[in-house]
Amino acid sequence: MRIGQLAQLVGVETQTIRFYEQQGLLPPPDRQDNGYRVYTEKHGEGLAFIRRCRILGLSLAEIHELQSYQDDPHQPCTAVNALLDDHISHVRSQITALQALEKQLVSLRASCNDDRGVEACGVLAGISEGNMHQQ
Amino acid sequence: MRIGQLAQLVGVETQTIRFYEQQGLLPPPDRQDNGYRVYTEKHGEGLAFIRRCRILGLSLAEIHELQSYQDDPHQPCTAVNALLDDHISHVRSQITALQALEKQLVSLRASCNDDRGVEACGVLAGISEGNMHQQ
DNA sequence: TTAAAACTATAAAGCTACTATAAGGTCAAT
DNA sequence: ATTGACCTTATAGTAGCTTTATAGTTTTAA
Repeated sequence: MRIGQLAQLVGVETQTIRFYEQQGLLPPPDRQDNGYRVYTEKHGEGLAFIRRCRILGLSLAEIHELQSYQDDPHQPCTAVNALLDDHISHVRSQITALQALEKQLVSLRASCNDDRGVEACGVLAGISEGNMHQQ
Repeated sequence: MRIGQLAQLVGVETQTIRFYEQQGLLPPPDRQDNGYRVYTEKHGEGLAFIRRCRILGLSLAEIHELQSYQDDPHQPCTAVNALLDDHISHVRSQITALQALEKQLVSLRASCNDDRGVEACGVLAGISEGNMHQQ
């Protein structure tokens, strides 16, 4: 199959596929005489793996790491689990930070209604004076 | 004061200050005969405002918008509040998305203990087979 | 006094994960 | 013959800095 079909199959853009190849995440496929890339089902699986990892928020570097584990199936999967644990704790700290941020924003927003001029705006004043009780 | 002192005062790197100037977020300061930038207290306040906005997660474009409101204090502050409301809802949807992601990651992680080879790893299998019940 | 350390300047590249644009070659159908 | 859809490479743009390179200036220590 050619790049456009693969792209449609997995739901990515063709440029993204070329990008992954260039980044070493997808093996370079064979070429037709005219230079067109020819993909196999294996490539489709590889690409789908990458996309699922991306949906899970893994970085390309982390995906690369996972691929290296896949290529060497004899080692224990401790490293895979550790990578995921790291990622989970990363996501959790993001959530915590965003929740704190939301609280701050809401309290800032509560300091002004819409019926003022900018010079009396509680929001701008709040930011300017720096009375942002940081966590 | 020179750029290094300003940087230390506000807690940013000197390059960041030059970057903000280049982006039009910080007015170009006067220069000494040797070309060194000379900052006033006003610059310090402006820079502190920018940093507080950044801590609140506002983009440079949004900060630019806020600055334009500051420069024109006669208009009502509806726009300021709208900007903040938008940002709050953005943060909230980020939180929701991350919480869904966390659930997914935790359930994936639960599909494997550490005592397997990579070829039997529940995590890798889970990603590969795509049994990720998406939201 | 001089040499090193610390500071300043500009310009350009690097980072992440793509997306978009440009300029062109290939192929099937009209 | 030419239109349209597809493919190729190379390059630039996105956000918000950070890093690197190269060079000039000031301050401090020997």
